[in-house]
Amino acid sequence: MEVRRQDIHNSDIPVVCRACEARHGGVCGVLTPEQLCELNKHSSRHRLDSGAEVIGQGETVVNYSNIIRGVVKLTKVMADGRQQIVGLQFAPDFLGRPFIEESAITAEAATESEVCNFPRKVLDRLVKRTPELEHKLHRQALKELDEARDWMLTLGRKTAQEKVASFLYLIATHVDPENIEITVFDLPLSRADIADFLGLTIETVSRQFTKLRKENVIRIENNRHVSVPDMERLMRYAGND
Amino acid sequence: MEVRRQDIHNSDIPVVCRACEARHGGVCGVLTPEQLCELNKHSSRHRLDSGAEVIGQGETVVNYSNIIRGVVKLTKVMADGRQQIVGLQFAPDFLGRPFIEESAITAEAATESEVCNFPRKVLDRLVKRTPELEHKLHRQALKELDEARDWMLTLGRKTAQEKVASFLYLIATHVDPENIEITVFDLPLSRADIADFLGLTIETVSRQFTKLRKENVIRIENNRHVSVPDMERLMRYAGND
DNA sequence: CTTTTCACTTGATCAAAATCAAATGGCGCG
DNA sequence: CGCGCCATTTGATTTTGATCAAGTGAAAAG
Repeated sequence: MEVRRQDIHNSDIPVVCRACEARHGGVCGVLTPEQLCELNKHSSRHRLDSGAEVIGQGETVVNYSNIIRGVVKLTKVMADGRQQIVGLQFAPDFLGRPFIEESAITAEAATESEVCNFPRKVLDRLVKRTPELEHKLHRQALKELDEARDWMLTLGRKTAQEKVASFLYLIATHVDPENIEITVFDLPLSRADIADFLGLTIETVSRQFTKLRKENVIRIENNRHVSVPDMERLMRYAGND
Repeated sequence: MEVRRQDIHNSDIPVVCRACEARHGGVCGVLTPEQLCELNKHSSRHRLDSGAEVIGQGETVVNYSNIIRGVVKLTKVMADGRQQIVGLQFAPDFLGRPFIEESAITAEAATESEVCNFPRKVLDRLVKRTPELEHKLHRQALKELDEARDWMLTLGRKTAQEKVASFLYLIATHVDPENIEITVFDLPLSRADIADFLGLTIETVSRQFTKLRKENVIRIENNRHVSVPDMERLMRYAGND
């Protein structure tokens, strides 16, 4: 389902932005051509290897980003090394926590990714004079809050099997920005990352994958490639009746 | 530490608002006297018994609220009845999820409380023409998101003991709107609610309370009244080094 | 004053997931 | 091709917290 481009004066828009896959769904979509030009002057696209850190827990935030392609994981670590993924962001999500100096989380690429960085200060300035932009960011924050709360139910009350099924369902409904639900996909996370997302160990995650495979809820090839013959059935396994 | 009232034309402000404990910290604080009057025309204060429901999961949102006094819990339930508290809100928090029709969560008073209700439509209209108001709501959403993510780490990676200690620390730092940290307080939640907040059973919560008491981390009277002789020590038990 | 009720505690046992320990199976590389 | 490296799986055992089952104690009701 292709989204139609609606720009009246496409020529006013920076070249890189014109071709940007993330522009219409992301925060840039609410900017005027002039604002887009201003932001673009200070922005730069970067390719990130899987595992590359965007920002670390406790670091000073100097940049925000838009995710152009790929999946970024947001993690929190305890002093003794225990780790929890507290969010997964997909293109064309905005990446950043407005209005604070120090990042409370680590953000790193879960898959090979591409992001567009721009200085915190430039966007903060833009937000102040563009209510539409703040509205967009507000909506994204609320979406992330809804997702975080959904996940709290999963972390607090679901069994290991339900957690793994919930994760698979989440991925099926989020990996492809074009489609809301797909039945064949590649997992953007390793078993270790999945464990950190679900509050489990990698062994438990692996055993639940095996169990779901043996019960024909999913099919797996090469550890990463998954297909779901019956999405309703997966949802039931996830505890979402 | 009393906050100084800064109104220039106090007489322009509705009488109920003038005396309102929540006004300066809450969303109303960013409104002009005229806007406050408009909102006040449609708003009404209500006392809520402990357990009273503000809105139910799946219901249509017709009102937003400000919490004047008390603690409100936000819960999610699964089809089979398993339940998870996904947020606790304290005075003078705003209560509501802007921009959606149907509530994804249940909100109910955890303690005897007082709220100020106003129609969703009136505030939504006000938000559209008041960037300051949207900014305030945006900040609150981000605060709640930070809290939700902190809690995800607790739910996913902490032991029962650390969870209970984390809960006690959270309460010590949130029950009193005037003070950021107090050492003697009443628990606003029953053991059952604490269990639903921590993703544990009431038996496990009870056992951990007993253990913390025996190790002199806390003192308990009448099940609800808690004192913390050494807050640093409690923090260490909570795993926040 | 006694009884009932309800929230909480305590105890015994069980089960789910963690931990410890190997085995397997690609995949890149000399 | 064979080797070593990782990620993943599988197996055996242990641990943590859940479940099942009584107790306790304080406050409300009779």
